[in-house]
Amino acid sequence: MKAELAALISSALEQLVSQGTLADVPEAPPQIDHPKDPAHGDLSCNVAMVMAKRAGLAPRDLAQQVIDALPINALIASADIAGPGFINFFINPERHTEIISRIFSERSTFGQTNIGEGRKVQVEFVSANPTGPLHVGHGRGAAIGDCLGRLLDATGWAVQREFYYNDAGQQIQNLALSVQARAMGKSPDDTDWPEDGYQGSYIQDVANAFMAAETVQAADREITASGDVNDLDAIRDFAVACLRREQDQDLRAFAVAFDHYFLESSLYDSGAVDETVSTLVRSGHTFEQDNALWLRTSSFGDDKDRVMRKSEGGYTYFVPDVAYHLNKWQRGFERVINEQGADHHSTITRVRAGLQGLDAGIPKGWPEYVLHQMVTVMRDGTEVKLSKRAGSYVTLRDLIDWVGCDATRYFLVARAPSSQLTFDVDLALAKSNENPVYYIQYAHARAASIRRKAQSALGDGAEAAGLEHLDCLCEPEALTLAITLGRFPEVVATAAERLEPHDVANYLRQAASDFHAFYNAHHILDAEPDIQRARLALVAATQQVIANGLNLLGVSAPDTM
RNA sequence: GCGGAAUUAGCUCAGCUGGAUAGAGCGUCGGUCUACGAAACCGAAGGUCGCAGGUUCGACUCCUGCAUUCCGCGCCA
Repeated sequence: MKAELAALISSALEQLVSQGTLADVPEAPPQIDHPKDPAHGDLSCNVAMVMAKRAGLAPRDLAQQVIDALPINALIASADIAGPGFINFFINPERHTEIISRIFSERSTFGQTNIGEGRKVQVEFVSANPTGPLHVGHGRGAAIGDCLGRLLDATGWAVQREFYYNDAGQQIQNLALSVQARAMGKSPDDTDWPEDGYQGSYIQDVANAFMAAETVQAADREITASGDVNDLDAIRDFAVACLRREQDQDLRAFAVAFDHYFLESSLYDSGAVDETVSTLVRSGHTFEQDNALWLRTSSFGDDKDRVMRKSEGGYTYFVPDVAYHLNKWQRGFERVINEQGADHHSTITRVRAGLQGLDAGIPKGWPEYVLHQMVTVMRDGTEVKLSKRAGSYVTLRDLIDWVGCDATRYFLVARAPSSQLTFDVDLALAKSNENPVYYIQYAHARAASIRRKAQSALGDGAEAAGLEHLDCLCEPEALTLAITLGRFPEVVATAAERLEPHDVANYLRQAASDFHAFYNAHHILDAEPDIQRARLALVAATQQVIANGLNLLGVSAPDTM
């Protein structure tokens, strides 16, 4: 509809050029907006204000000339000039309700577009090291990353979801030592407790399982414990498997699935890390100093150079990161989107610098990053900081246990990633109008309920029959709702383009609100047959759009509550 | 000190990348169920968009400076 109007306006501008009123047509298509105030029409255009200066006309005069030059068409009911020179367009009402027929034919695919044209994109998210349970920050990353995957999928990209984890470094060594210490009956208060050891009570559980020689099955491995407290390698393998399994279970409970798990150790095993280092040395972007090997990251925008190989011989963490991202590039991803906590933002410059240093033709802004800010959890008006299980932080599992998967997902994804998030447990728990999740789900359930009643009273075909009577939908509440439904594909496309899933959450609240308002203003089943069927079609379309939107968030759309 | 993010109603947050009188939910106050789900709806009050400049037809949005908060700043990951 926007595009159609834009074409009409362009044609009017060309007409003015041929009359000599304007010198030339602007290169960009005219900008068209949805006004906030319904009195300002359905769509508005600012072209007269933008062009006024060059045309040597007052904006309002130019606006009038544009309106006069518009071709005859079936789209526009009327056009006004308002404010400093806006042109406000009122669309013929039947154009608003045609969308209902489209929703009927596209069903669960309504809202999808093919902007991505099947090109490959990878979304890497969560990527927690297997040293403890997932915490709320990981939960936010899981919700945002999964939703980004769904959005990119819905806009025609070929999406791979990847989870990267460190299974070989110092943190894993600390984990193994902590489990061993627990297995030997030590506690964090003891003087010989490992330095930087993990203190949560889950370490004791892992130690007990190891000593009992249990077998664990994680997504990508199965390990049976040896029970030998002196075998640190066995303890390490077992502990990693245990915590991987626990993270898998948390993610499954959170309705998040990955296509691929990538192990940091594989980069060492395959020689990719050494190869990356020698490529960087060959490219001339490195130097030796203080018995260490440095990368000149400062020539790629970093504020200082970084050590790649420490004087003791080991690599710093960002070297495998560079090798990892080279691997992603070689796998053919046109785009890679890394979803991470904002506390890791300093790695962005280093990874990109390393990739540039490889001279492999990788674009400067590749990969892309979505960073989320911290999450604090509030309950009973105070901040919750401790989890029994993990010790120092609230876990994702805690949240799911308290408020359920749907509410957890909704709350973690409903705010812009760049905003710090306060998770209000009491609000998420409320089964009332205070809770936006239930508000939206309630709209869906209410629509489903009406359709069940219609089905038993009228049988099949009533909704489809309504498509023949959409001109009966003339009340403001019905038209407002239909217009909102029609915006859905644009909302999905914009959210995917901007990598901001919260747009979808906000849209759903609006759609639910418009539906509730329509419901309260007009009877659906108790109406004249033609009107009844038309309204029923609108209800069915609404249910479909809300279901499609909730699906993008990974939140369920219940028929009854 | 340097870098990143943020600052909008009592609280939690949107604000479509520069548009019209800055919006929503919660909370507060007042109304709506003998009809399809009241987990809903309708209305009211509530603002110096952190501060000060600048850019232009027009700034919450862009630029500069300042203030405050959070996060980073290791030959840790």
